Amino acid sequence: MQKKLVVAMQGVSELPKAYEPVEVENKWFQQWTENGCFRADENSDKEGYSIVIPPPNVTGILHLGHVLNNTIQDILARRARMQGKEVMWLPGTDHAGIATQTKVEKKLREEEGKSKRDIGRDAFLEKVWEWKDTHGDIIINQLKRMGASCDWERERFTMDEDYSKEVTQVFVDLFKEGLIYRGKRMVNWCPVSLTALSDEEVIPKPRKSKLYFINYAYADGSGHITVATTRPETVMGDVAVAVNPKDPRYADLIGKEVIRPIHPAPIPVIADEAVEIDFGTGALKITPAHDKLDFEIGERNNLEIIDVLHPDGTINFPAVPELNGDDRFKARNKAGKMLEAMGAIEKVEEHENNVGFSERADVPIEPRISMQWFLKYPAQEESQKAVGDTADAEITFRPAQWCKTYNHWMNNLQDWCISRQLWWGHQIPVWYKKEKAFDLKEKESLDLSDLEGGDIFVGLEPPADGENWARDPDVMDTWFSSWLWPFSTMNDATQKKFYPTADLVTGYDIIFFWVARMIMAGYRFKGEKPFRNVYFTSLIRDKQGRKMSKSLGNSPDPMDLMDRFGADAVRFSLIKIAPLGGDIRFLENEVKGGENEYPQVDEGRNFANKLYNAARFRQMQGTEPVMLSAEDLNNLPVFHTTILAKLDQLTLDVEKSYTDYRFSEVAQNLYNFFWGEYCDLFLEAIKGDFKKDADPEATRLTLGTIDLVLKRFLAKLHPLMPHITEELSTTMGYITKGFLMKSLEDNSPVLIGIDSEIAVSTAESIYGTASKLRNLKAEYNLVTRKDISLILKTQQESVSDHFPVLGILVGLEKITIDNTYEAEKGTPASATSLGEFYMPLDGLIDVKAETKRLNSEITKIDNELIKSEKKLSNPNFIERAKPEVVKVEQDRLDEWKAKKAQLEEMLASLK
RNA sequence: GGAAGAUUAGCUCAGUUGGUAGAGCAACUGGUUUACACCCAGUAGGUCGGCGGUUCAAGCCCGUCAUCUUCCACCA
Repeated sequence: MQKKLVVAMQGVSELPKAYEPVEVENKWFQQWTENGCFRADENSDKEGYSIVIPPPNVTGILHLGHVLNNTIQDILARRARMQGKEVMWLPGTDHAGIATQTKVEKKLREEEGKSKRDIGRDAFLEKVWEWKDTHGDIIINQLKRMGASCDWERERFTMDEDYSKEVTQVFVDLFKEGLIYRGKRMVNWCPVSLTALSDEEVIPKPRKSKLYFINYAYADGSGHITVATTRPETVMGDVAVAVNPKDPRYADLIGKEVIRPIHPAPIPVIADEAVEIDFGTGALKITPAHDKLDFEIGERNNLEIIDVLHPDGTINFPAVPELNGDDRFKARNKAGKMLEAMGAIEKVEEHENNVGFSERADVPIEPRISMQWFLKYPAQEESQKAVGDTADAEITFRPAQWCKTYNHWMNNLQDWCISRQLWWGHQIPVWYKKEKAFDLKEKESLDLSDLEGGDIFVGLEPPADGENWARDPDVMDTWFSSWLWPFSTMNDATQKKFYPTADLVTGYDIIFFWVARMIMAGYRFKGEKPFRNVYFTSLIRDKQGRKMSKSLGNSPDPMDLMDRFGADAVRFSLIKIAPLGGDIRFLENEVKGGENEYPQVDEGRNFANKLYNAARFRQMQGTEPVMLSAEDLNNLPVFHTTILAKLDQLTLDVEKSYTDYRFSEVAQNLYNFFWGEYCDLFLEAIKGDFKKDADPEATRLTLGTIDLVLKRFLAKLHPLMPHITEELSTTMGYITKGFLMKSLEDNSPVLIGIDSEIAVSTAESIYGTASKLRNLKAEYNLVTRKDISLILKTQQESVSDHFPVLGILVGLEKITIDNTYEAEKGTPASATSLGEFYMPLDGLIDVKAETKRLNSEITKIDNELIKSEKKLSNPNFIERAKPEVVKVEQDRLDEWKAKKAQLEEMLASLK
């Protein structure tokens, strides 16, 4: 690593001018790992700081959201380390019940043509574990590629033996507390995964469908009532027609009977408040087995439940052979036609409504009555009170706006359906007495009292006479294990040091799934919050604003990006564009026949390259770091003092941004300082100090200043771009033993007891003047000319000290101070804070073009003058605005006036 | 139906107690001056979504409308 830059001094041409990140990044990650840099010591005396990673799905692959999310965590962790804290960033993966099981089932079907039932539960689980063993490392290695400084020796998995034991124990405890119960309820059923889902796993999507208006004849033959439904295929399951008791149209009908048109039978017309008068015809067919609202109405009115569907969504109704066995959607059309054929259809309308889709399988869910386990959430009140939008809250949400969302959900908590009809997951620790198992399965609900009766057994281990018991085949919702993540990943000693964790970084899309539930689990099982701060990251969208998703194929592979641009560049780019609050739009320009372009990542890559080249520039002047003494610091040229003052300001700005969790602002500040202040201004100003005839003492002070700035800057940038900063800190000799990542960051001011004000104003005055003189040259198309001589009229004779620098910055032959200079009329001039510069250019001026230019300049100035004068002539402004604001305005006016007078003079001279 | 956020240069976005609008990319002009063409210097481009209000002064505060995004609830 050191060789490369050393070679640089000997022959620049042999050294790549562009930074090549991949090799450097891999090398440092390996070094860090081998030297235990990421390891957390629970016995350390240092203040503890911890983060638990939001565990990615064990079979998942890295997407940009992960990169952003984990970069932020890495920044927090690395920064805490450099502040001298004992840091534990605890990594791991989630077994992701449905997602993983689905993948393995698919593979089994494709490769062996078998279903999981063909091979049985044990054999299938073996396959899943095999899959986990081969694929589980992928995302972990991808996180490592990013440079994530997790304590990888502590990696956990939600199906680890001891973790599973805790999950099971929690189930047992909550059951014994009466919070977990089993009941026959209406749940969201996924007909593809063949399992129940929690409300949170159902995604409503607007869908166009047909609204069938069906006539139900009165039993006495005196007419009919029309109901509107989107689901004619469930007519056989109808047990009533409901109307609103307040609806005058149907008041007379209540209590009458109508005939169900398919599988005919008389059913009652009943009254229920839940029926909307305005929708459809105001009459609703009640199918308690297949709709949540119908189920409730059925319960209120003691109606029968007729289930007409198989679990897989096909019709289960042999009495109607035309439909029996058909898929629900096929049956829907068929039923519509049947009804039409019998003249029962009044009309069919196009209709758009929300249909609940299964999050995983992406098919419409089926409301279905089934026996499931439910949880009444614990510690609700405490958990709700704890979350606040200010820094002094027990748990602080950032951005604060998510508090509202959280509170709204907490105020409307529904019991959590925690059982899943899957095999992959933590199996429900409940056993049923074998001879009674069938009865118990039929029982409407199970709770504590059944435990006392000895018919069921709930415990960590199977009952002693195991052969007489049958275990509940279902497993728990994946989130029922994830909600314990902040503490079940730690043992007692680790918890003592690192619980509660400091920051949780996650997406706002899992605020209900995970964050809220972890808070409740934390209070219930640890008597304490699980984390102090929750930072919700932006979601990353594509160019068109769509969420990145695998099915859309709109997510670039972060691994490709890191191979092309470097992990540091990808990290920096994402951080820089991720605001506190809103989402990110990630740009990707397709290039025909080439690699796609990513303008935002370019910026990060370019920044790394800029940094690398700035370091190369320093190395070309010698490889030994130069230390400045306190005396040196007092005797620096203004440019040097200025850049150090800006460095001190940068420290303050960055610290402030971190306090507010404004990471993009941190990135922005670092970028602007380094590129704008350090490279564009300071380095350009001091280049004269490296010329052959330069004063060695001046060169020494300059090198010392460069080293001071670079050393500090690399440390500041390290959390964002860990690899390149570690590399350069070492090659530059700023870190001679150990690692930058393990060193403490020195945030004390560089300039102590040194008044930098005059230096800064002088330097800025020179930089500002240089910019104006460049403009002047550009106006006359003389940018390339280095042989220009200027005449300066000024009262500040001492500015001549800075002429060499000005000459370098602007590209000038020489500057002469001559206060007696009488400019020939029309001489191009520029008024600057250093004085008036004149650029005599005999015969170089195109009169016509110049006249035009001057006139347009004057018009512009006139507009400004009018604005400014109007403002200053307003007595209210003078009276009420702050004095300094008025002063600024007056100075501005004076400046415009002077400029205008000058331009007019030039114009006059041209004629 | 309820809630949150967004609307600023061609694009992506900054703009934190109200005081003459900024960056990067793209465009245009010029430049291989020995750190960097992944660069440098310069130019152009915006009645800050519309309307109203508060104020001496509004991108910023208030009201209202429009468009977009997301979340929650949901009418079969």
